[in-house]
Amino acid sequence: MTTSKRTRVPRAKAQEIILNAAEELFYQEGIHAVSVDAIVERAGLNKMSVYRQFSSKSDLILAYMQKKQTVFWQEWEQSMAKHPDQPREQLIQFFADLAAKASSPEFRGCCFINVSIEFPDTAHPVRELVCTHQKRISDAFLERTTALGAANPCELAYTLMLLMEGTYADSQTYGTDSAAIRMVPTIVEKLLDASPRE
Amino acid sequence: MTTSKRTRVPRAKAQEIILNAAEELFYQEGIHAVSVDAIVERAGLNKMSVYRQFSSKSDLILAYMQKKQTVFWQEWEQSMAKHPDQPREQLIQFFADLAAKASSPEFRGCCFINVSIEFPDTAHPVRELVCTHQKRISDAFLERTTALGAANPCELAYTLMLLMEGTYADSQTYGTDSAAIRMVPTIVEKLLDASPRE
DNA sequence: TCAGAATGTTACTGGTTAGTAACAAACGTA
DNA sequence: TACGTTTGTTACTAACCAGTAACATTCTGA
Repeated sequence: MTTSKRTRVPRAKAQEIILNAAEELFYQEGIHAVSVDAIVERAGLNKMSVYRQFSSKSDLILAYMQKKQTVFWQEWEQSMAKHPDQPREQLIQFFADLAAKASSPEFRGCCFINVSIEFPDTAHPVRELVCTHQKRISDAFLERTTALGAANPCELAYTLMLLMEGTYADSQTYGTDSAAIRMVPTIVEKLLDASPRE
Repeated sequence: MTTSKRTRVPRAKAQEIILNAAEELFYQEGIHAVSVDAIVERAGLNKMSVYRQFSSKSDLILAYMQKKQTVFWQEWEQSMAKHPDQPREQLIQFFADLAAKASSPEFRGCCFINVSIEFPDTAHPVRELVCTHQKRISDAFLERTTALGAANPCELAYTLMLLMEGTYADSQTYGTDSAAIRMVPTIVEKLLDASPRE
C-alpha cells in the first residue's frame, strides 16, 4: 500500500481556487442552488479550507460579487479603450461587446440582477453592492451621453440602461439564439444618432 | 375545555387558498427560498391539504406560473382595450401601466425572468413556459409595430422587448425610486414617433 | 342510520444543509 | 532537531426540507 503524502495548498492559493470554483457554480447554477459542499468538491479541496478562508457562505457570496464587479469594470475599460474620447463609438462598442458575450453558451446574464432576484431583501449587503454598481454604470453612460451633446443626456443614459438590462434578461430566455441581442448594437447606434442635440 | 369542531375546507377552495399563498410567497421571496411548510402556514392549512391538491412542489410551481401567465394577459388586454385599433397608443399605454405597476412597493419584477434565473436548466418545464410566454409578447409587439407601418417592425418590436425587460430588471435594483422607469412611457413614445415609416 | 369518502392531525423518514470539533499530518523556522 | 503553525481528514451537530403513513374526525348520500 502506497502511503501518499497529502497535498497541501497554501492559504492564498486556496482562497483563489475556492473563489474560482464558487464563481463558476454561483454564476451557472444560482447561489441558493449551490451548496458549500458543491464548491468544496469543485475546488478539489477540503471543507475546512473554505471555512478557514471565508467565515461563512455569505462571506463567500460577497467575495464572489466583488470579484464580478472588478471583472466588469476591467471589461468596460477594454471596450472604452478601443475608441478613446469618442463617446458615440464607445457606447456602441460596449453594446457590441455585450452582445458578443451574451451569445456565448456559458453566458447566464447579469450576475448583479441575478443576485438581486435571489436576495429580495434590499438591506442585504449584496444588494447594496448591486445598487452602487448599477449607479456607477448609469453615471458612466451619462458621462458619455453628455459628452455627445445630447439634448436630454439623462433620458438617453436611462434608455441605455434599460437596453443593457433588457439584453441581459433576454439572454436568459433565448440563450444563444436571441435575435434581439443580435440587433442591439444597431439599435443603440440608431438611437444615439436619432437623439436630438442641443 | 371547548371541543372546537375542526374547520374543513373543500377541495376546490383549498386549491385556491394554497395557490394564492404560494403566489405571494414565491413572487415576493423567490421559489427556492420558500418551503412547502411556509406555504402551508401562510395558507392556514395543513401540509396534507397541499399534497392532496398538488403532487409535488414542482407541480405547485408550475401552477403558480400558469396563474401568473393568465394574469399577465388579462392585464395586457385591459391595457389594449383602452385604445382599440390604435397600435401607437396601445403600446404607450402598456408601458405606462407597466411603469405604474413597477412603482408599487410590492412589485418584484417579472416573475418569468425571475424563475428563469432560479431555474438555469432550459429543459425544465417552467422554462418552456417562460419561453413561449416571451415569444407571445414579442409577437404581440410585432403585430402592433407592423400595424403602425414601421419600416423595420421587427427591430422596433425587439427594442420594445428590451425596454420592457429592462424596466422589469431596473425595478429590482431601484424599487420605487427608479427614474428610468418613470421615463419609460416617454421614451417609448419618442421611439415610436422617431422610427421611420415605410 | 350507516358506509364510504374527504379532510384534519400527528408523527415520522431519509436526505440535505451550514457550520464545527478534534485530531493527524506536513511544513517552517529557530 | 524540536516546537508552533498551517493544512488535511473525519465525523459530527442541529436545523431544515420534501414527501408520506397512519389514524382521527367530519361530511355526504344511500
